[in-house]
Formats: sequence, structure tokens, C-alpha cells
Amino acid sequence: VAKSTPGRHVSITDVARRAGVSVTTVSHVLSGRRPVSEHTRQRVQRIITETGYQANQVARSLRMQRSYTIGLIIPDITNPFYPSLASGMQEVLRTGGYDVIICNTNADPEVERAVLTRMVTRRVDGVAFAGYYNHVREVGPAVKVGIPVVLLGTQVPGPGIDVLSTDDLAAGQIASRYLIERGYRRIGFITGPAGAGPAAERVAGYRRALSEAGIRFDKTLIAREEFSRVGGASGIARLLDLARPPQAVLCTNDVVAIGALDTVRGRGLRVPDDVAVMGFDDIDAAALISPALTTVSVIPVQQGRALGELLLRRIEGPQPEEPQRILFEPFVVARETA
Amino acid sequence: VAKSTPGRHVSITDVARRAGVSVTTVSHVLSGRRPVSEHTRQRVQRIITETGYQANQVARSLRMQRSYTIGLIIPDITNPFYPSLASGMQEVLRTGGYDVIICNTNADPEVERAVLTRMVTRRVDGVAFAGYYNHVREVGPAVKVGIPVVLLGTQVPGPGIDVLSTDDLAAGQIASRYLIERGYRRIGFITGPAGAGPAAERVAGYRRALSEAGIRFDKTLIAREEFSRVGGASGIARLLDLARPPQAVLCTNDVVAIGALDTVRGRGLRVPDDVAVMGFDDIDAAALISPALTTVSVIPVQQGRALGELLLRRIEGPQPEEPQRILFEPFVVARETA
DNA sequence: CTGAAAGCGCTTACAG
DNA sequence: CTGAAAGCGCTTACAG
Repeated sequence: VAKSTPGRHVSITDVARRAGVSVTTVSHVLSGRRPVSEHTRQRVQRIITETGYQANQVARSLRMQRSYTIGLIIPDITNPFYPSLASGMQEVLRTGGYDVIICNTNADPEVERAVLTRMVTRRVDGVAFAGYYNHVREVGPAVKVGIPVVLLGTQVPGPGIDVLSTDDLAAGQIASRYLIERGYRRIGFITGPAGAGPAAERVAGYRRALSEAGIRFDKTLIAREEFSRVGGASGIARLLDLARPPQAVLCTNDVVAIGALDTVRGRGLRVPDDVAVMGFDDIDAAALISPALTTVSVIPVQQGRALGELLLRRIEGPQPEEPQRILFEPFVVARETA
Repeated sequence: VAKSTPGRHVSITDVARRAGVSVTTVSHVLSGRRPVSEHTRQRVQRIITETGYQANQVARSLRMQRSYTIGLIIPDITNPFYPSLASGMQEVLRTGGYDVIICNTNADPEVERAVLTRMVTRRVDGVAFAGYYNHVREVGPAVKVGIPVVLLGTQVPGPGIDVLSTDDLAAGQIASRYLIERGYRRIGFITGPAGAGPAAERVAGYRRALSEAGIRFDKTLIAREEFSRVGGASGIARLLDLARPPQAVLCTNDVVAIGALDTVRGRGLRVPDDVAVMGFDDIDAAALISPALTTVSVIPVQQGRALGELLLRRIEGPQPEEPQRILFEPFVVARETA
């Protein structure tokens, strides 16, 4: 067995020469796309293992016009949702021979743009893009050259653009229904400052559940706050100070809910007896705090798998297909706070 | 402005033809490596923007024998340490033109091996590898062909292998010192089942701090448990049931500490007055639980940056250089439980 | 200031 | 059953 000097990759030509055959033949024993006589096959195989030959994927990509690479562009890899998504994605993509390049943008449109064009430069075979807003425009350069793209967290697909997101309206609705079923009728909602996006959808779902149950919507029960722990703390304070305070409050996400629990605890109130609290997202901490937070969850790994499958179909499946729209149904994780 | 049909990438040849120059010239206006007359430069530039030409990175990689890609191989992307690490890494690598391919192995040696050879197949310019054990061997295929590799969470470098990890012994030591400074002398430690690895290092640091302070090591104060919440819960139960229970207990990680707090709360004890509790890692939940967990932290983003810089030096710097060993000093994050 | 040509390492029609 | 050759899209000595 020859020891190769570091830094030197052995090429298919090296193998061919040592085996006394053409590179064509070596290529075919590798791919199995053409029958090769048993004798030469074994001979080539032996040389391959002797030399430790590993086909150069870069060359292969250039020739085959396929990089076997997917770009995943996300605002914040530190938000646990995305790593879970990525892991689901990889799980299915890896079996197809694809690897994924993850790019963090910090939700900076500048970076988003730069990273996107970089991905087309790398000739990725598909991209999943979670932008901060203005999705469709940002993704133009990829669409234009025919790279399949799926937009994350958006609901309206377009030409060359699939869409995958969690059904936030449904999330607000099932959370509210859960509370209503448990006898709460006066339910507050701590939401964010903006009038659009997931938070607004959740509020819409809440209103829908209310009207289903014949409960009148009372806008004094809506508190608009920052998406943060202190936002939650001050939001619930305002709600509890109302002449007729709510018996339960929905918080636009788990961190806000944890903030709400801070003031509840500070006031010596019991949860859920004096006031029930519920969040959205099911972050790790939701299960770890005490009392454990009741919340609504999606399964990001599952979304990742669906994402991977969609991409695979787009890349390898028969074209063209209608733009897809995948919506994920959330569900309640019942714990101790509601 | 011509609209290209989807799926068709424009190549440097297209640009050259339309500009009436050679591909050589186009290449040089792109790279700036050779002066080009202002006139033709502008002309070429115009065609480039008109056509939206983006150089094919795959072809460039093949020619330049550099993929501008780094492989990051980790056991669990869902463990928040790694995303933070990755983001620090990317931050520095991106400026050098490198992207990173993240591969999840689920700590499966089979997958680790497969993924590693896949990375060499892709001709990554460097790899960072966090294996479950048996590091050096697993990484052989990359070292053999001269790809710079840095092993994560290991302390001994080798030929062609750099090493980067947090100083777990120091972690145990500073945590213990912190407790000792606050007057605790009878300190317990809930550790894992194994006698090696980070957990064992932390215990070693604890013993060192004890002896520095002239406190005798008492092995009844060491509880061996699973690395889990229930492990923490039962570990502290045993410790508290001792004839002379500890006044403070160190837990091998934050989740174990949270488990310990479960039983402390269950017994109606006050923290830290009746018993202080301290963890390691500073997971998100540490700050979110109540009382907030005192723990020891490293800054993973910072490790990621150092990792990126090391890799960059290895790839682009003057070779060869001694195998590097980078150790990160942890620090106490003082909160409410100790 | 510019271009023709070689070559990076593969795959795959084409030919025998 | 096998091989010579073209070509994927670049960069870069070499030459003028």
C-alpha cells in the first residue's frame, strides 16, 4: 500500500494509469452505468482501495451541472427553530446525496442579498430562504436562473417559488379553543407592536375562536408590547390592572410568557388558579421553568423533512409542477400554566 | 436588457462573445489581476450587468484547487452550543469568501466517518470536527490528503491536527472558587457516570480548588448520575439525605442543575439560603428559570471566531506551523441560585 | 494592452 | 467489453 504525500489527491487518471485502463472504464466501475468485465472491475477496484481514491465532487459537479448542494438562508441560527429545521432537512437530503450550506444573515437585507447571490454563484441545486420580509424580491436572482426556491414563513407562493410555513392563524385559534374548553371566557392577549406577520395571524386566530364560542371580542384585553421578557412583564401588569382583568392570557411567544409569569409571581398570584398563562413556540425553557409553561408547538424537524422532500422533488422530479404551499398545523402542549 | 430564460446560466464565454473580447480579458476585469484598458473594461462591465453574469464558483474551484468551503461536523446541531459556534465561525469565514457546510452526525461513528469522507470528496479547504470520541482516527482521511483539521473538545493536537476546546478543568476550578469565596465549605458535586471527558475534568478542577483552599475532599459528596434532569433530581436528593449534607452543590451541567432545583423546591428548601446550586454551560433556560441559575459559561461565538481564524491561517497562511492548541477560559455567570 | 491555449478532474455521447 | 475525445466554465502561464 503506497502512502500518498499529504496535499496530493489521487485523480481518476492516476487510477486509470495504475490499472492500465482508460478513465472511461474507471468512471464506469465507479458509477455502474455500464457493464465492465469482472476481471478489470476487480483490478480497478483494488487500485481504488489501495490508493484511497475519492472522486472529486467539484469536477463531477462541473461536468454534471449539479452541485448536490442546497443553500439554507436564515436570519438567526441561534434561534432553536432553525437548527431543528436544518436537522430535519439534512436527514432527508443526505440520503439523496445532498449537503446543505447554512447561511446566517442576522436578518440584514444587505447580507441576505449577498448570501443569495453567493448561493447562485455556487450553483446550489435549491435554496430555502427565511428572510425578514420582502421575500419574493430578495430571491429573484435564484428564481431567474431556474434554481428551485422555497420561502419559509410566507404563505403565498409564486412562479418558481414554493412556500412553507406554520399556520399561525390556526395556532392562535387552537390555543384559544384550549383555554375556552377549560372554562376561561375572559382571555387576554399580549402581542407585538406590528399589525402584520405571525403575531397578527395569531391574534386573528384568537378572534376567530372567540367568535366561534360566542364570546365578544374586547379590545382592552389586547396588550401591545415588545417581543421580549420585559414586554411580557409589563403587558400582563396592564392587563391585571384592568377593572375586569382576564382570567387567562395568551402571550405571543414563550419568552413573552415567561416575562408575564415574572410579574404574576411578583404579585404573589397563583398560576393557573388566579391567572392562566400560555405561550407559543415551545422553546426548551418552556419545559424547564416551574411551573412548566403550557404552549403551542409545531415540530420544526418535521417541517425540515417536508422541506427536504419538496426540494428533492423539485430538483429530481418531473418538471414543471404547480407552486406548492405547505402549511403546518400546530398543537397544544399542555403543561402547568394553563 | 435581455431576459435570460430560466435555467440558463450565462457563462464567461457568453460575456466575452457579446463584448467582443477574449475570455481572458473578461476574467481579468473580474479579478483585477491584470490591467485592462478603461474602454474595454467599461464595455465588459456593462455586458456583465446587462446579462447578470455570475461567475460559476464550481468551475473556479476546480481550476483553482480551492473550494472556499469549510466542513463543520458536529454531533447535534440542536445543542445550542454548536449553532453559536457556527455563527462565530461564519462571521469570520465569510469575509474570507468561505461558506460552511454543517453536518449533523447524531454522534454516530458510522455517520461521522461517512460525512468526513464526503467532505474530502467535496474538497473542503478545512474541517472542524466534533466527534463523540476516538477523534484522531476518525479524521484520518482528511489529514492524509492535507486538509487542515481542527478537533473540537479535545486537548491534544497532533500532526496536521489542531485542537480547540474549553478548559473544563478551569471551569470546575473557578466554579468551586466562587462558592468558596462566598463562604461555602461543604460543597457537593453531581457528575456523570463516566470517569473521563469534560465532566471528569470539571470534578478535577473542583478538587484542585478544594485543596487550594485547604478543604478536605470528601468523596461522599460526589454523586454519580445520568446527565439529565432526573439525574440531577435524584443526585441532590441523595446528597441532602446525608448525615452532613452539603451547603452548596455543583452540577455537571445546567439541565442537571435544573433537576436538582426540582427536588430542592419539592422539599420546600430555599435557594441559595438552605442550599446553593450551580451549573455549567449557561444554556438559555438558565436565565429564564426562577430563581435564575448561577452557572459557568464560555462564549461559544467567540470560540467560533477563533476557530474560523485558525482555519483561515491554516489555509492561506504560510505553512507549516506547529499544531495549535487553543483553550478557552470559562467564567462565572452570577445569578440567583448561588 | 490583449488573446490562444492548456488544464483542473470528471462524465458521457460516439465509435469500434 | 472498451477507449479516445469533447466539454463543463473557469484561471493563468506564455506569447506577442
